[in-house]
Amino acid sequence: MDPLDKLTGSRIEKPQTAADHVATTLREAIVKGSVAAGTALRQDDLASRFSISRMPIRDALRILEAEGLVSIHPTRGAFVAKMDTTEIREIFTIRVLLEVEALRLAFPKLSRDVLDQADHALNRIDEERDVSRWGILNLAFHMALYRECRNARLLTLIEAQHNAADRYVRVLLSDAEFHTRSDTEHRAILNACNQNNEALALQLLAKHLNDGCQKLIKSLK
Amino acid sequence: MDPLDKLTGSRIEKPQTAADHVATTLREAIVKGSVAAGTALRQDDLASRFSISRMPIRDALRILEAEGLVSIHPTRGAFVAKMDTTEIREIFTIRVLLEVEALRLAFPKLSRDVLDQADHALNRIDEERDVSRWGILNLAFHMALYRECRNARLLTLIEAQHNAADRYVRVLLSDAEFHTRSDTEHRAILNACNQNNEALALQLLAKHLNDGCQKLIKSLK
DNA sequence: ACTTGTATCCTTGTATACGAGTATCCCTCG
DNA sequence: CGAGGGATACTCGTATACAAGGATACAAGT
Repeated sequence: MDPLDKLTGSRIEKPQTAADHVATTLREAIVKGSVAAGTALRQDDLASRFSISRMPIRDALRILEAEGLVSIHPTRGAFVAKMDTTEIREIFTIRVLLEVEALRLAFPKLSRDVLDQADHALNRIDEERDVSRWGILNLAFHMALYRECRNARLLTLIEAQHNAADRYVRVLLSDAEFHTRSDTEHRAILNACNQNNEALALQLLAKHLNDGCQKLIKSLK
Repeated sequence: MDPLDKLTGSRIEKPQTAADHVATTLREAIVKGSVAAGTALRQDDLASRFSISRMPIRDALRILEAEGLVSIHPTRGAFVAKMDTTEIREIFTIRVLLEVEALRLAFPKLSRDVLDQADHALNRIDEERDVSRWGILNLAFHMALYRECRNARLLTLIEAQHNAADRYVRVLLSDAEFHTRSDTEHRAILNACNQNNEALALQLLAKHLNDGCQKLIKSLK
């Protein structure tokens, strides 16, 4: 086998298109909470703000719609997806399902390397003062544990659901108690992995997600 | 609260846009197998075939990309997603997960009405001579059992994964033995539901999906 | 003969322009 | 004074047009 295959295989370079740029920027803004749920996203308004035409904007909105962050009504426009407890419950039901399975599949393959990556992500959360970056680091921690499940499709779904949930979670981050408890739970999960205790790790992960869901719902009413 | 909200809420009428039309047509063609996996989907080629411009085509391709039926490489174009055993395994792992959970959630709420709908779908499969319609009817049977899970997001994911799998399943339909066995398994699941035997129904469903996956993989090599 | 450079073509990404549908506001009528 | 109807403005969906990037074929040099 050609030794260069590793390079081409691992790094599938996708030329960053304008639509992608808009999508990531908008995604961050929505997840971050800087645009309220229900806000109308006018195409030519966005176009002028980004100093581009409406076409890439349309593409970006379609991308975000697929991720569940915005909903598009033909002839009426795009809106930041609503924030209701029903959807939160739906998302977290799915997340528990997907993520527990991902960890279960990945567990036998967990190496020192990925566990270190997960640990590194947790440490960076502690050091990070910019609240808006916690979401990404949180995702990095979880994904590090799941990556070895060797199911690209599953990982894609998990990431999408995580993003959909993250903008809700955001409102809790100012709550210091929530943050420290989340950190404690993260480290407990990682410990279970280090001790090769699969059943415990899965149970802790499910509890971690369910608790977050309950906390979130409580904070919204 | 306005009593009319119920109407507007339940029936969200989406004016069928050209992009949607193209998406459904293309989806059927891909699932049906009339366009081979890996085929390049040229935008202006499709545009001339549908006698419209490239813009709705682009939108349609994005929709299908989100469903996992095509993959888009910037500056290179869109291609019908590849058909390999790896992806089949990935899809069915996810399907088992999602569908078993959906049935579990729906089980306590299963009514005579929905069970009749499921039964009706099975009878229509037997009567249907047009092989290309079996996929839709098969989906109808499964979705009837899951609908009452009351998780719209979960149902959307299930439908997407089903579509992604269906075009592989298609190659097996000519196999009469596969078809009769699938029918037997379907009726067994429905029976378990009718007898209110949840554990059995879930087990049969998981087996039904896993067996289909194995059969599929075997037929491809 | 194989590699490398180049020119052409092809395809996509983006911009601008136009038509259609919807919502809003105001005017008129009861 | 309130309700209904019509005109206007706004927004989206679609078409056409242009620009940029990559792929391919061919030619030249080693």
